[in-house]
Amino acid sequence: MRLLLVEDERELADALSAALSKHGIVTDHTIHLADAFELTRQNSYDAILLDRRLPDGEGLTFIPLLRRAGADTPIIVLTARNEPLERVEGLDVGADDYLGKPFLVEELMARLRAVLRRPPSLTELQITVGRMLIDPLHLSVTVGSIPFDLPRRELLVLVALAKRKDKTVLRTTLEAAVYNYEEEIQSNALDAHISRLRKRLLDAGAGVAIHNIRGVGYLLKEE
Amino acid sequence: MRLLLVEDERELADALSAALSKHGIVTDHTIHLADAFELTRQNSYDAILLDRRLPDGEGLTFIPLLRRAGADTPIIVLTARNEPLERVEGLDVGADDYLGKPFLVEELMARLRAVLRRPPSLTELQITVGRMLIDPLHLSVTVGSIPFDLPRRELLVLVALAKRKDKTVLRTTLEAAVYNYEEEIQSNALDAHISRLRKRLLDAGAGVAIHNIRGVGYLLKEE
DNA sequence: GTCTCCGTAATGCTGCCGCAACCTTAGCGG
DNA sequence: CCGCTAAGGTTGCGGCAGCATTACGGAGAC
Repeated sequence: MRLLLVEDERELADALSAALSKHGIVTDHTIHLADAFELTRQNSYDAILLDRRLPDGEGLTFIPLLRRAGADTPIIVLTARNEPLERVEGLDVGADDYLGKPFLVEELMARLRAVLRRPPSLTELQITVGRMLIDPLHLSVTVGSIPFDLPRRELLVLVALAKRKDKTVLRTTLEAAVYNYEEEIQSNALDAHISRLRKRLLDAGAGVAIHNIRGVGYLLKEE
Repeated sequence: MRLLLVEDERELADALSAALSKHGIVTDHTIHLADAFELTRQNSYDAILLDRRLPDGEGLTFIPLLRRAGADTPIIVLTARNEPLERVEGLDVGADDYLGKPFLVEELMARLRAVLRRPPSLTELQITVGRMLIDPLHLSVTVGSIPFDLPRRELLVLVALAKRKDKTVLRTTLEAAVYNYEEEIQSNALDAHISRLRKRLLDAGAGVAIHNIRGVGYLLKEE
């Protein structure tokens, strides 16, 4: 196993490298972001450990750079900047985990193992259908780069359909996506949402259509 | 997006459910581990939020149970037991993340998104015959990557045949696949469906043919 | 208060599907 | 090779299940 460690505190870096090597992990170490990017191009790492405050900038900027280059290498951010909102920031630019300093090497190892258990591939963060752009994780929708707000239930229907665009989505699947097991439905509430959603999509010129497959379910398609 | 929340503090659970629902997340809630396991068998969750101290035992014991049952649903442990070594324990039995109480909902959301970016490698069961791609679970069919929707009964016939492609399917088997025990048939309705299905397959250029085995049943083959 | 969301129910419509009548084909005996 | 029989194939038709739409009222947010 081979890691890239991007960290400017020499002492910590050395100690960490030594500790990891006892677990059979080979570590490449660099201080600068620029070097880090170069190293990822030349080598293939199983994971990357990333500090935030670095001599040549904010470590987090490295993540979108790497992702855009097509790399899905797991990234764990290691930093003293450990406020909850800072953690949110780090995770939302694409980090897989976020660990505040100081930490136990044992915890880092455990988080590494957890991250490496997951398959390497990344889901599409955005789905495009017609003139719509859908982010299923943030549940945001834009039509032609204009934000497109819709009621919660309609939004859930749309996202569920978009995740399987051009494929049928069973009626039961849609119901499961929109209601929990306590919320009983005794009417055609789902149909009503579909109807209202259709109208909104039409008005917004979203360039998509929701088709019904009688007795089976629905299907989202470009027009 | 649908979550299972296993948590015994009613107040926290309600507050969390409400907060998550504002983020468009549908939550099923239970207090007991036994119920939790049952719910995972009946529903398909995008992720599970798990407390440790529960009335019927240590929450962590749920994880190996679930994993052994073949589910790779992401699990985030939410607990007041937040010592580093307790975190290691949680992660190493198979949790994907570990968040100490109290926490910001925003952080939970960010960690959820991080975990969901790496989708469980679901072995999507698909059957290919001729130019057709058939997904028997979602009941969806495509011909040359173009969605091919057909009436429910014909769809059921096709899927039943595809599941045993190149092998004969008994007439009675087909009837069982298409009709439930309440729906009696007193005519050649099945033959009619086969006929209409054949026409549609031909028109769509599906590259398959339904053969009849006289007195026995039918058989789906590539042309 | 005002506004939006959402479940309910009434209404109208669409097209699936069971039926049955009729046609085609396979299998077999002479 | 012919013709009979039974199984399978095709097609039009009518009934009705399932879907679409919309108005209404309650509930909750601000």
